[in-house]
Parts: sequence; C-alpha cells; structure tokens
Amino acid sequence: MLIKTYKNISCSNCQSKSHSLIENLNSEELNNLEQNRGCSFYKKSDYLFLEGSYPRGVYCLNHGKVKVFTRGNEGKEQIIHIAKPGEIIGFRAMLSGDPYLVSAETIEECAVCFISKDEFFKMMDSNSEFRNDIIKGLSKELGERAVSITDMAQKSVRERLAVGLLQLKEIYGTEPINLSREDLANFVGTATETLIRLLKEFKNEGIIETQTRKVIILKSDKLHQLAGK
Amino acid sequence: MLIKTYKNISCSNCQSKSHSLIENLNSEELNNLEQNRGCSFYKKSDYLFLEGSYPRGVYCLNHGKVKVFTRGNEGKEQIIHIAKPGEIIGFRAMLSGDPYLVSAETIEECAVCFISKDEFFKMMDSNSEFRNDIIKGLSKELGERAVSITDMAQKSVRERLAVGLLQLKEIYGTEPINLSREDLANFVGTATETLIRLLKEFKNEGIIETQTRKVIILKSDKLHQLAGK
DNA sequence: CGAGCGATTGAAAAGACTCAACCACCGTGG
DNA sequence: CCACGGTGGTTGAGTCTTTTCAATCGCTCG
Repeated sequence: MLIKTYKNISCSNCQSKSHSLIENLNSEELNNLEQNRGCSFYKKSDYLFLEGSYPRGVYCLNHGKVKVFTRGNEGKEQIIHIAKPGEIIGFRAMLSGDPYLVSAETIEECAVCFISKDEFFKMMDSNSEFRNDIIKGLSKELGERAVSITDMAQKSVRERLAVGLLQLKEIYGTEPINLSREDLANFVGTATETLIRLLKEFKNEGIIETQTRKVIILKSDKLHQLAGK
Repeated sequence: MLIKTYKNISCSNCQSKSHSLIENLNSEELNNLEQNRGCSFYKKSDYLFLEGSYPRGVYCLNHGKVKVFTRGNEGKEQIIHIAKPGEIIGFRAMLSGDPYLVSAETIEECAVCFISKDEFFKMMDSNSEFRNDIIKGLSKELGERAVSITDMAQKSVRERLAVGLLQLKEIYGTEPINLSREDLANFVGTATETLIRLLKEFKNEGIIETQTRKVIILKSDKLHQLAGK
C-alpha cells in the first residue's frame, strides 16, 4: 500500500545515485528523469509488483529493502534477490516483454521512484553508456544465477546458510541483518525450523550473534570456510 | 580438440539461422560475418571454453549439442544449459567483462563457428535489432534461471527429473534424449544412482522408455503432472 | 492482560546420498 | 574369433540430512 506521493527526492542529488545504474546519465537526462518519474513511500510488506502481471515501468529504490521472490510448490516463497538503495527493480521482465516471473515486496519502509516504460526505453535508446550498463548488469546477474543454481543443487543447507549470510552481509553492510526467520529460510531455500536450528549451531560456534530477529556476523572468515566445503 | 577448420558453412544459408540470434542481420552483415568467422568440427567431449578463462569471442553452434556447466563442491558438474544448433554460446561473460563462470563441452560431434569479440561487438553496435535480440535473450534467460533456482531449492528430485526431461524434450525434439546417466544426473542436480532409480520408476510407470542410454518420453502429460507437484 | 503471530523445540519419518559390489557392453589385441 | 580390460550402468544396504508435524514459548500490540 502506497502511503503518499512526493516530488522531493532529486535524482541529481539522490544519495543512491553513485551506486546505481543511473550514475552515467548526464545532468540534462537526470533533470528530465526527475520531471518524469513519480516517487512514493511504501510501508513494510507492500508489493511493488506481482508475479504474472505486466510491467508498466521500473522501480528505483531510494531507501529501504525489497525482496524479490518467486512462489514454488504450495506457494512457498523463494527469495531470489534482496534489493538495496540504488537498485533498479523489475526491468528484466520489461526487457524480455514477458509478464513478471517474480514478485517484489518491501521488507522495510521504503522510498521508491517509478520510471515509466516509455521513459526507461527512451533512456536506453539515447544513452549508450546507460544501455551498456544495463546489459552488463543483466550479464553479471545471469552469471551469478548459474552459481546459485549450482549451490542450490549441490550444497548442504548448512553451506547454503553460510553463503546466504555472506551475501546478506554485503547487502546490509554495517547494519545487522534484519529479516524474519521465514524470509531468511526462503532466501537460503530451506524449512524455517531447519534454519532456526542451524542458526543456533552457528551461534554456539561463535560465528554469529542474534538479537531477537537480528543477526550479526562475528566471523566472516569462518563462514567463508563453511560455505566453500 | 579441434578436428579441422573449414569455410564451407554459409551464414546466409545456415540451416540454424532461422532460430538464431543472427536471424535479423541483413545480407550485407551476414556476408561480412561469413568472411570474419572461423568454423571448426569438434569431436564429442571437446571443450569450447573453460571456466576461469577469458572470452575471446562467441561460439555459434551449427550442428550438435553442447553442455554448459559449472563445477560445484568437489568438482561435481552442474549442467546449467544444453545448447542446440542455432544458439550462440558464451556471450554472457563477454558482455559482463568477466572470465567465464561456466565451461562448455560438446556432448556430440559438433560444427561450431567462432565469432571474434571485435566482430561481435561491431554487430551489437551497428545493428540495434540484433542488440535488442541479445538483450531480450539475456532477460529471458535471467527469468528462467530464477525459476530454476526455485525448482532446485524446493522441488524433490523426482519432480526435478520430470521438469528436466520436459526441458530435454524441447531440446531434442523428435530424437530420443541421448545423454550419459551422469550428465542427466548433473542436469537434474542429483547423484547418478538416484537418477537411475527414478528413471526405472518412470519406466515402470510407463512414462518413459529406455534404449540403453537413450530415453524416450511416452507420456509428457504425466511428466507435467509430476513436475508441478 | 489477552490474543495472535513469529520463534523455538522435540520426535519421527522421509528422501537422498554414499559406498561397495556387480553387471553389461564395447573396443582392443592376441 | 575370443578373452581381456575398462568404462558406464545398475543394484543393495546403511546412514545422514532435512523435512514434517505437533506442541510450546514469548514477545508485541491493542
């Protein structure tokens, strides 16, 4: 559910710009973009878009975190990606011309800008640097997913948890990881109960610390070791 | 190991062109391409490229089948994709600028054309239709891989085998599926022994038939049912 | 203070893997 | 032409991981 519409986020001064695909737009393009996008606040657990629907544009995350997931057997979520500020969400389906294969839902309060399909394609056509960044982004992600497939197919849940925690560390930076046990399980690809048990083991081994739902990583090196096998 | 170099495959008349990314090149571009690529025969079990090395160009498969795989724990292969004639292999790493994350190896005798990096980028720059097809291809594949990740994480091996056989049916068309048990297991993401046992179950249930190593699908509808859960 | 949801624990069952042995086919060389 | 060796395919048994189901706990919000 959308809370309110606002125009007070500037693309030129967006604090997320530097690590975003929009960083290579020139000032004219940024100004134009600023005129032609809409920004909104979202509460926790709001959807940006739903699997099966058709994309009308892309979402540029200014603040907060968004989980991107599919639903598998019996509707169980598989979290494919957790987006952080600066990321543009939902352009894959737009580029392939298909309906969304994934859903996107906020896991915190978020500030999100919407860029229409027309505007996005205009940017892609007119700015080859932007376009190349998009292509590079797609390619990079495609490579990462090959690795994820292998991990899911071959690694034990324990190893996958180690991998997942390291990925989350990249996403959360210095902040503690703040996810429900269920989301964490759906990210790692396991049952919630199994996740809780393994988390407890890691805690007992001094690798992590937990504060209610928050997880703090104490020994990354140990996680790397566990993840590798 | 490369068997011999030849120039006798014409891009304009390539029987694989119609279902290839090169189908939207104009005749001038095709002629140019034809002058600037090299074609080779490969024996079964030859590598096109190896994980970790740097791409120098892309491979256009004219005849035969190629498995694309990563190596996970203890070097076990995970087959990410099986390419059939018409497909261009290995452009992902070239576009992202990284070394290959996967290896490509022939699983039959193959005829393969090599297009250099320069040539490929030239085509991408000059022909926006070609470029868009590449972008679309990347996006489509990215979506499919999200589904694969979910399948690997959530589906039982039995379900995954059903999914895998249906995918292989698309690839092999009317021909019987002709893979070693090990490759089949590495495609489905399981141990060879488990794969064999499940294959036997499917056979007993009249869903498939086997002729030594070849697998023939008798009841696709049943497989769809099993794949869904 | 009580309802309700998320987190946690325990016990049992199921699914898949590993290991070891054996079989079957195929090409080679005597 | 046949014995031999090797590779890939198959089977069996035992083990381990992970899931499932059921029950309990504990925080948070009205």
